[in-house]
Amino acid sequence: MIVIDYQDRRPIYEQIVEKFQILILNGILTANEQMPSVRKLAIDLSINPNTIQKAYTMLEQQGYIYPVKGRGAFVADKENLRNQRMEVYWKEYHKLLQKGRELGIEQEDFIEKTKEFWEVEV
Amino acid sequence: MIVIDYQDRRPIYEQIVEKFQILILNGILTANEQMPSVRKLAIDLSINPNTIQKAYTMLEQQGYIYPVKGRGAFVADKENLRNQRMEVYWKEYHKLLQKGRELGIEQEDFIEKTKEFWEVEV
Amino acid sequence: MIVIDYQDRRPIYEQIVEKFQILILNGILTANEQMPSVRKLAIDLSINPNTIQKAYTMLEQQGYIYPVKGRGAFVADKENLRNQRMEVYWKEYHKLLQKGRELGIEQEDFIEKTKEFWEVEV
Amino acid sequence: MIVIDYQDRRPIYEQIVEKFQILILNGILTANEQMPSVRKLAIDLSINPNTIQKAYTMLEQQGYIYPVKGRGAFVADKENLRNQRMEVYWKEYHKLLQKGRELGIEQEDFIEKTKEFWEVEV
DNA sequence: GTGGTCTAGACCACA
DNA sequence: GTGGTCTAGACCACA
Repeated sequence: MIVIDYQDRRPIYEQIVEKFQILILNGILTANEQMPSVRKLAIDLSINPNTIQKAYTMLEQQGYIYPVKGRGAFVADKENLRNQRMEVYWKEYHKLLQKGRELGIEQEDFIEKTKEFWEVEV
Repeated sequence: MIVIDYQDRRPIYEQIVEKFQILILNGILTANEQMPSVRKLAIDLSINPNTIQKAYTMLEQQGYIYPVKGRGAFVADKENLRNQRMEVYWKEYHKLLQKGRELGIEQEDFIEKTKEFWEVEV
Repeated sequence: MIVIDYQDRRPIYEQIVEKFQILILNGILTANEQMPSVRKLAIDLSINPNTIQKAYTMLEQQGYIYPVKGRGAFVADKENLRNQRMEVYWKEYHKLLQKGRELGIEQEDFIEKTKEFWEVEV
Repeated sequence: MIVIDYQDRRPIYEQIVEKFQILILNGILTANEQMPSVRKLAIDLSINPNTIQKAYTMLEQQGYIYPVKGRGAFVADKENLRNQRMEVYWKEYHKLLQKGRELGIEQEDFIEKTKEFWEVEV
C-alpha cells in the first residue's frame, strides 16, 4: 500500500505522511479504520520504527489519525481535512505558477501544458 | 539585485542560483557581462563566501556563467539555456499536477486556479 | 452509564475512574450499592477486563469502592470523598490558572470566561 | 532559562515547548533572535539532542520559530501566535471548568477560588 | 500486543 | 559550526 522512493529527495517520513494523506482523503482508508501498527509497517517497509513513528505523529498532529492508548492508531473523520489539504496544495501550486511567470511563461502555456500532461504519468 | 528570504526553507545557495537564472534568462544580466565577485556579493548579502561560491559553481555547471582565470565570472550566452530551464520547470510542474490529480483535483480546477492566481503575488 | 471516548487522549482506565467518581459523588451510585462486575462491564464496553480491573483498583485505593471477597465491589460511603476529590480538583485548577497567568491572562478575563463558558458544553 | 521538572508527568520535549512558548509570547525572546543551538541546549540541560530537536520541530510546526539552513533556529514574529495559543488555552480551561461542574462546583466557587489562587504560587 | 519517549551515535547538507 | 534524518535499542504505560 505504501512504497518508498529512495530516489526522492524528501525524507522517508514525509513520503509516508503524504501517501497516507492521499489514501485517507481518497477514502481508501475509511474513518475509524485501524492503521497498520508502527512495528508491522516498519518491518514491511524495512524501515526503523522511529521513522514510522515520526510519520504517525505528524499525521496525528494534522488530524488524519488518532491514537488509542494501547490499541493502536485509527483513521480520523475526514471532515475538514480535505479543505485543509487543498489549501496547502493550492498554495504550493500558486508558488510554482509565480516562479513560471518570472521565467516568462504565459498563461496560455500553462493551460496547454495542463491539458498535455493530464493523464500522462510523470 | 539579490534578496535572500530567510523564512524560505530552501538553502541560501539555491535561492541565489534561482535568482541569477531568472536575471540571466530575462536578459537583465546580458551575455559576457561580469558577475559580481564572490567576495563582494558575500559582503553585500552578509553571507558566507562558501555559500556564494557554491551557487556560482552550480550556475557554471548549468551553463549560465563561465569563469575567466584571474578575472572572475561572466554571464554566458543564453542560447539553449532557456529551453533547458523550461524543461526542468515543466517537469516540476508535471509532478505537482500529478500530485493534484491524486488528491482528486479536476482539470478545470487547474485552469480556473491558474487564471485566478495569475498576477496575484503569492 | 459509562461511555468511553476513544478520541480522548487519556487512557481508558482513567476515563472509567473519573466517570465512577462523578456517579458516586453525585449520588447516582449510592453507598453499599453493588458495582457492575469487572467481567460484565468489560463485555458491555468491549474492553479488556484488565483495564476495568485497573480502574476498580484505583477506585478502591481512593476509597470510592470496597471489595467483598467472592461477591464483588461495592460503593463506599462518600463521607470525606467529596472533600478529598475537591482538593485534587482545585489543585489542578490552580495549576491551570497559573499557566494562564504566565501567558499574560488577567483575573478579569478568567471571571468573564467562566461566566461565558458556564452551561456551554465543551 | 529553561528548567526541566522531572516530577512532571509530561514528556521532557513538551515541557521545553511550553517554556519557549511562554518566553516568546511574553517577549522575553524577541522576533528574529537566535534560539540556543540544539547541541548547546542539550548539553546545558543534560538532555539528548534528539529530545531538544523534537521540541524545536514542534515549535517550528506551531510557527514559534523558523530554521535557517546551516545557521540555526530563530524566533518568529509573534503576530497571530498569541491568539492561537489563547484559543488552545481557553479550550483547556473550558474542559476543566466543565469537569468541575460535573463534580457539582458552583460558578461562585470558581470566581472565589480564582481570586484566592491569584498570585499564589502553586 | 499497541504507541510514546528517550538515549546513543552516525551521517548529511549547509554556512 | 548549524539543524535534519535515520538507525539501533531500551524502557514505559496501557490494553
